[in-house]
Amino acid sequence: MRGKGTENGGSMIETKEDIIASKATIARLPTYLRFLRDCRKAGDENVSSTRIAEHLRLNPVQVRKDLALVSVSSGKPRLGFPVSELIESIESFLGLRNTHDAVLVGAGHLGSTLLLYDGFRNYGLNIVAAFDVNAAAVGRKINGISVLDYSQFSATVRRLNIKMGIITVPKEAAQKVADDMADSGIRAIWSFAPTHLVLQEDIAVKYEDLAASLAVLSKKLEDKLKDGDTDSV
Amino acid sequence: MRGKGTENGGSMIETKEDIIASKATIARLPTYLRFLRDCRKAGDENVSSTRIAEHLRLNPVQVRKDLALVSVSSGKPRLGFPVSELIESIESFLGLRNTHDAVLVGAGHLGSTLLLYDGFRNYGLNIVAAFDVNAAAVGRKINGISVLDYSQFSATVRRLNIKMGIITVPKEAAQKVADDMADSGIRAIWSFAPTHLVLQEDIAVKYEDLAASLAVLSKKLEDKLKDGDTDSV
DNA sequence: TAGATTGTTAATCGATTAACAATC
DNA sequence: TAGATTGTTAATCGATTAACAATC
Repeated sequence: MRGKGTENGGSMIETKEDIIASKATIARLPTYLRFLRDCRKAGDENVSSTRIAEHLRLNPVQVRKDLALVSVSSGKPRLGFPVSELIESIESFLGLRNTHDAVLVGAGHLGSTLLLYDGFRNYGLNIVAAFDVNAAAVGRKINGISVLDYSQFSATVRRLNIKMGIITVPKEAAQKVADDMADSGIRAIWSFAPTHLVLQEDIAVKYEDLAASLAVLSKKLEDKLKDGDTDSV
Repeated sequence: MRGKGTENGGSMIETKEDIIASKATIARLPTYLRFLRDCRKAGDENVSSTRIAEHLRLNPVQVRKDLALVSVSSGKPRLGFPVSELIESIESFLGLRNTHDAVLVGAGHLGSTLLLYDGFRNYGLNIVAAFDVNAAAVGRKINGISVLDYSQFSATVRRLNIKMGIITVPKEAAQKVADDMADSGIRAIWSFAPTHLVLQEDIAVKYEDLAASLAVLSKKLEDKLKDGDTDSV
């Protein structure tokens, strides 16, 4: 009944946040989470790794291993895993149960789109302010979030002790913004700018590289079309 | 001087499109490409794998292996690789030199943002039309691209022989759109809808899963903050 | 020439899959 | 009970890194 880490006195709530999961596992967890939320919505109380694997086209053993890593309670033969508990386990593991305050820099089309999207709340994201250098954008409110002048960026971030920043500026401005973020105490950056950022190792960066995704898809399509040719001839 | 595949009679232009590269390699190539384009802009004629690796924080051997896989000409000791040739090699390999016509479904905020972004042209993407079910959106032109009624989707895609589709509809509508795309002959889908799509294996799908990215970043941040604690105590 | 950089072979590392006993 | 499903150990697969001779 007890967790393994007896040295870890801290929290009373049983979680497995300290377990080390591979990058690949961490990337799969949100996908499981989404499916599990759908299952819960559909009224399912239990779900088997087999079913998850079939739906997501993964290997069932892989799913089981991933789940075993993060799940507080283990699955039951014939039944599978309790859906709600599993959701809680994954959410805790990924840190989604703690709300993360964040700021966004660059209130253009993409930035505004992100501000307007409320779905990130399900993932613990709370954007408290946006910034822009463009006088036309400054002073507006988008989805209840104020767009402030970029000159106030550093002071605001420090005052509110913000740890997460979102970059939606043109690529030319991205490195400067990233540097300012790092200087202001931000520890995690979600960058939509199509450029590689040079930062200290202690800053976590996640690139949302649309051009790279597109390139990968283009490659797949080229290969498909080529295969298709050989098949049909 | 000749390519290895003597059986592949086809094209006269020397490329390595038929080589099999790992998923990991393919994902890194667009990153190299971006850096190389910057180098070319800066006037560099040659660039070494070491320099690329340093900038992107990768292992130089890994970079060299990736480049060796796709590059037509090999690098020269002391000099490195010729920038322009390398750019061409990567572009050819990824199929970016062929323009891909595409259609977009869902002309909301996100869809409009994508329509307004011209940077994808550098990656061979040409969005020829957008579709929406919302009468308010239909008939508009965004960045020169007409938003058509979704009832015309299938006929239009077939007529223009479109092979690539972009999904920017709410998640509830995504599966239906994906099915329609598959039925209309589309072979590659770029989905921004936060849901897993169930499709035949012969359709290439690339998910742009913002929530999943966010979850990964949240996890990194949680870990950083935890590490930070232990360090400072 | 000397030395930076290349390409390749071998070693290591990590992740996935297969096999199978345990169990509800 | 029978059988679906679990968790785990071992085997396989793939990708990264280390070592080093070749070369401009």
